[in-house]
Amino acid sequence: MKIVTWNVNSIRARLENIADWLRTHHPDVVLLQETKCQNHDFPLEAIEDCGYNVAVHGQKSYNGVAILSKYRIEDVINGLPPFTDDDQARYIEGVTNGVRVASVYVPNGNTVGSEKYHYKLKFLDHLHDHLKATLLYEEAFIIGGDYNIAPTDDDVNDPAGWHEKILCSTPERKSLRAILNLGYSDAIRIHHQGKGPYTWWDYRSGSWQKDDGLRIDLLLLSPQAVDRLAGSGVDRDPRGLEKASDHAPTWCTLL
DNA sequence: ATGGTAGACGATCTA
Repeated sequence: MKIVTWNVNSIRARLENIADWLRTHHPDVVLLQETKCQNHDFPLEAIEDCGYNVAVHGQKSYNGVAILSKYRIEDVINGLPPFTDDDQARYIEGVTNGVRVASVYVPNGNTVGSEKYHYKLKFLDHLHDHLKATLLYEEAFIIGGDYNIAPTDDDVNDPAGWHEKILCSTPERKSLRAILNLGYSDAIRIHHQGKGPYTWWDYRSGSWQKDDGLRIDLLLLSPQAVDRLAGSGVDRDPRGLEKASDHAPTWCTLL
């Protein structure tokens, strides 16, 4: 069972790229972030034609998350419990093919110390509490998403340039580590040590051409999911295409 | 160069 997380930076602007990728790789589950449209504007039929059921939690212009699955998607939760009335659409959870999955779009935070930064840290606290509670179910649970945090300097091509900047500041990294310390595992780091792989390259300054990337898109696995983990990786290829998202799809496979 | 590029949306905001 292959599960993917991908920040697509607008589902409508990326529809051709995404549909091509789905038809080539046919993953079982795809956790999308930054769909950037209201539910009634989501290109439902085009995705269904690729062979997927869809659960969406969108809003106008910004954010927006979705779950695509070849299997039925049940027990869907829109919004991060218990703050499911948050006006920013950043979390969706459901159960598919016996696996609990979630797609999370953690706030970017703008700059360290800003109002948006404090909102980011608060969101991470809420995420921590929800993932702590859900761990008690003792299920295979995978939380894929754009965490907007590079866990360590190994996840950054240019750590000096990003030192204590947004995505790399110590408080953000501590918040992420607190979630991992609950008992969740960063799937990529089970199979890949050392520098990289990266998942995001800024559109600006030729970051892609210089491979000046960061690994901020993660798949966090409950112990029961790790028991079934077979492999993981990042598919860099879509980042090099015309009309690419600035993020690459990150995947793992379960036995 | 407090720059650079992309998307939504229709002037800026977000990333």
